[in-house]
Amino acid sequence: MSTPAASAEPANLMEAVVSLAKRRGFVFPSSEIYGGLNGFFDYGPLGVELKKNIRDCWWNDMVRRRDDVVGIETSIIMHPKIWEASGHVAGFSDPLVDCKVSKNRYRADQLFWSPIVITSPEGVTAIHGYVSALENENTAEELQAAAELFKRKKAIVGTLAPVQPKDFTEATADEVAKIPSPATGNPDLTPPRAFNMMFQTNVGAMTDASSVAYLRPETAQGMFVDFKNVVDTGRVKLPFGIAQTGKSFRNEITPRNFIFRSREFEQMEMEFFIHEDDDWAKWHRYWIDWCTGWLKSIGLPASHLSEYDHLKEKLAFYSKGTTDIMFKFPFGVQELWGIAARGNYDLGQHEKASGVPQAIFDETSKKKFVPHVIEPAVGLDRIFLATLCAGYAEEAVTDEKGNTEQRTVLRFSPRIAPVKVAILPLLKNKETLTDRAKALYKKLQRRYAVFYDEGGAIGRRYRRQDEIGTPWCVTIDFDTIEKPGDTFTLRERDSMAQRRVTEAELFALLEEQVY
RNA sequence: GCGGCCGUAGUUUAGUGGUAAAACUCCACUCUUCCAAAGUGGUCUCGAGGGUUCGAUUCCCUCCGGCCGCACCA
Repeated sequence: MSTPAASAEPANLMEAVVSLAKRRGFVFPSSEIYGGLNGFFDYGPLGVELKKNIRDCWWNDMVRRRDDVVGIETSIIMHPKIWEASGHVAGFSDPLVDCKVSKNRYRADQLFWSPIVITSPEGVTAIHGYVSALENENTAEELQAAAELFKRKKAIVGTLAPVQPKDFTEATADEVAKIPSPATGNPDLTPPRAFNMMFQTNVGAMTDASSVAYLRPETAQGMFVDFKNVVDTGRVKLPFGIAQTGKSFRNEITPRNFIFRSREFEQMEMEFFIHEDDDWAKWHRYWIDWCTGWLKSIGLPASHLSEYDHLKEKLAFYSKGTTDIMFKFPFGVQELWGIAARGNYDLGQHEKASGVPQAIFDETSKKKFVPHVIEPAVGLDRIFLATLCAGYAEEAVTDEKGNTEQRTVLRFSPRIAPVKVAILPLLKNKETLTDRAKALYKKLQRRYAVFYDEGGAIGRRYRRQDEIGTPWCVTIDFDTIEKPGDTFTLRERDSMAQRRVTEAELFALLEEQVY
């Protein structure tokens, strides 16, 4: 009997995972026959099952199996004022300027410049050049000093006018071509370019400024703007959460690392509202632990998980604390799940911007207040990638004759595996075997994602299932039909061990492991 | 967005200024009583566009895509 021996991560795990994802139909590049589109991906037959399973697990555990969280689904395009109130419009309208030589990047509104205006002894006033400086308390003085230095170096005679500091957004194309980069002293700067990460579109037939709308860059705002609706209709009491899963869109400058950072992705977010006097730190910790436990429940190993507390100084002013659950990807330890304590900033902003009060009345404290919120937000595509990276293994397998071969296996948790059981008749050309196998297949199919395969040798079929992460194979053999008891061979993926089970035992196993 | 490297079948790779190949995969048939067996047959390929040339997968340019580094990441 064959047994798996030492397993090793391949030299380039990421390459192996991307290759397997393509080969077995988990993830394809989007629009591939047209050359692809950077930052977009399609999910293939197995990928869509895996993704749905992860999403369903999250929904079941987060919403259905809890008494204090309800689910919603909000629209992808929402009122443009939502994104002004949330800070997403302002936060991303900053035009940026690149220095083509030093590769430094500046915010155009923080890069100041002035023409060097000198009046000659003959009374002729002219612009002799330009100076630039980054914004600080002494920007004007720095510009003045630079202008004087310029005049002295070039030995220009005349009277230097006081500098007129302007920021780079006010520079004309002609001036952009002449203003020196603070890094090089030469005119190496690009024109200011706006980097707004939100995708824009227009609502209605008219494409004027009044019709501009955005594809949501996060699903969270849906929970905030529907807060009152849920409170008024949902029979909810603090503390409680509102959850949703759905697509979000960010026009990332550099999508990278396969599906880790893409331009269209799916989020699973929950806003947990608490009393303003409640202990936010306690709830924050509670949700960090809950999320960590959930990740383990779908098969991510504790050894790959860690926590990262954002530095207080770097947090937004309203934030009380943010902790990221990190995952050890092949390309580094990266953020998987962010758990943010956001105070009552979001509801407060929408109250101000919409004019609709968001405060609720609390019966116990007889107080009216805007609730505070803890936000666990995670990217479904990132978890998808994490399960692929963590589950991928190449093992050396030694058979009875002592030959060693490699097998590739995806060690998915039964909860998320795209195929739960493969039904395999031992031989294709024995109708008694295939008939029994097909009957079992039809029966299992009503409740579980199962796969029927009769092509090729049994060993090949086992390995094929290993590679797509199927936890169990059931083989209908001659003992099944010739001996009493109607038992099958149950072959387990990770250990490759086999034992005989009845149909009832098989269903019991699935009932316990697949939830 | 900048710089460097790269783009040949589903995957991993070879190769060429004269119409492209191997292995594995995949499909079909035969055979097969438990771990990628064997035999036979079969499908599929030079990222896109332009230029040079009698002729371009090969040389040049542009675009698209990928990897790495920088920057960015509310």
